[in-house]
Amino acid sequence: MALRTNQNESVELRKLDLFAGMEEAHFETLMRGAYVQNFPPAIELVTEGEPSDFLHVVLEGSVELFAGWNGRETTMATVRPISTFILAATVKDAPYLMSARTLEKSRLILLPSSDVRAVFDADPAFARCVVTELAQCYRYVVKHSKNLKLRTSLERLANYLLHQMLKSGATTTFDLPVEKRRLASYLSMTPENLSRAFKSLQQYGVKIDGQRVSIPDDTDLRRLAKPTPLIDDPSL
Amino acid sequence: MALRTNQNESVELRKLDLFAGMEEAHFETLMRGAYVQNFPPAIELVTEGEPSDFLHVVLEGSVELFAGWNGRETTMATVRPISTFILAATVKDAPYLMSARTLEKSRLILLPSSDVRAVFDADPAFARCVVTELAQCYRYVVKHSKNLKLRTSLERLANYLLHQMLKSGATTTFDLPVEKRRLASYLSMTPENLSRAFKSLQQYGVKIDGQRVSIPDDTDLRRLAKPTPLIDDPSL
DNA sequence: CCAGATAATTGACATTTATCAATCGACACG
DNA sequence: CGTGTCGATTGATAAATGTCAATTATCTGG
Repeated sequence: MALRTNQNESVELRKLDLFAGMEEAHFETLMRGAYVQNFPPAIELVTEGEPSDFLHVVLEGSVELFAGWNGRETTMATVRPISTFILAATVKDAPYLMSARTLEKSRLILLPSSDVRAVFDADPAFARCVVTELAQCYRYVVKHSKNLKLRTSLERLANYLLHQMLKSGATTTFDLPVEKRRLASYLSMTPENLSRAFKSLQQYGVKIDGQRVSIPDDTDLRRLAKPTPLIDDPSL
Repeated sequence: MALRTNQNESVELRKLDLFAGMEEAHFETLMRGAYVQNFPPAIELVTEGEPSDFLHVVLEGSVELFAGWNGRETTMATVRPISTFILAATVKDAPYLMSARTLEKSRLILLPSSDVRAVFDADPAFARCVVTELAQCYRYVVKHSKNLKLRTSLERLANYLLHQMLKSGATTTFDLPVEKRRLASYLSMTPENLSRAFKSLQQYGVKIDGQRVSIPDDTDLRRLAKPTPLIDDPSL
């Protein structure tokens, strides 16, 4: 059921980097046209090739960005709260290059693309934020590309695990945040190959049990993965 | 030898989409800090990891964007006149994620990144252009990524050839614009593999002689390549 | 025009990755 | 509490891609 944004949700949104610093009046303009919606899992929110009518913001849950060609499909990214997706299509008023589906029960806000473009032109602070967010997205994809082109699948998995370990507070044990088949697709490998890659990583000190990964000592894994900020640091 | 921009070069630059519509005073601010420079081939202009002091604009020649890791190297893109590169790093004031080198004798203009950011904040029209350019770059990398993840190397080569054919005016014969080893790297394959891929494409009506490619009838090649605007159309 | 350097090609082989089929296991639903 | 569905795993095999070495072709500078 689609609903206009309420007070709470507006406050939530205001915290987003993207909306920081902009004039209240402009923010309200955006909110007036915005819709909040709850979605069940596995709903296709956006289909590649379609016109980009809305900028989407994930408030709760998680959304998978994916793309297909010739019967094949690949995961490009997972979007978690609170972030936007398909900002580039909105800015350029061009068709989506990726599709999006909910991975779980999720709560989104949809901002009409035309409003976003109008406010962009009217509010320099918002313009600054949009450009920063876009630059961030660009650099994310460049890093993903470097990861794919410069590393073997085993190296990609090793770096992914180190990255997840860091994200979950540098503990020795953590859960994979996505299904293995989606992780495989994201890392550009088959589920079978991922399964074998996990086995290979055992000799580097990685223990895996279902979704649970534990890395008591990451020395050997780091030696294999050779992480570098220029690929693996999301803050760069 | 570095030189300030002269009148002719300013006029040249003004034509760039990026600088269209901005106030003359702001444009002149940018030009005042700008340097024009000629470079011989194979000069490394920018090294990944370094701070992004300048926005680069290619006026003549061509520049290769590449990245390395653990002794490996891969070509990410080739930049031809007239376009900018590393805009994202400039905007974010973050380190370069890619290195750049001249492929041939080239003429560039360097704009101090701090000037670009300052003018961005002062000139809404420029801000609009920067954001559009960035969105374009983002979508370019997304398409490159989809290309890599969804297609085999043979399919990538087939689509590359169709694309080049279109760019050179849809004639049946054209020259490869880059060395084969760079093309191989761009398409994420080894030179040996590329060489064999060209041979495989003979049965799809592709003739190759050195740099010269001729495709008298692209019916079979198109059937193999299955080009789609969502990966292969640079205007989207 | 020649000599050296660099790029491209080729063949043999190794490695990586994908595919197919079967099985196992977890989980949701009636 | 089965039972069916779906994801994960495993083994066997095939296909794609990479590596190494040798050769040929092409380019470049004197």
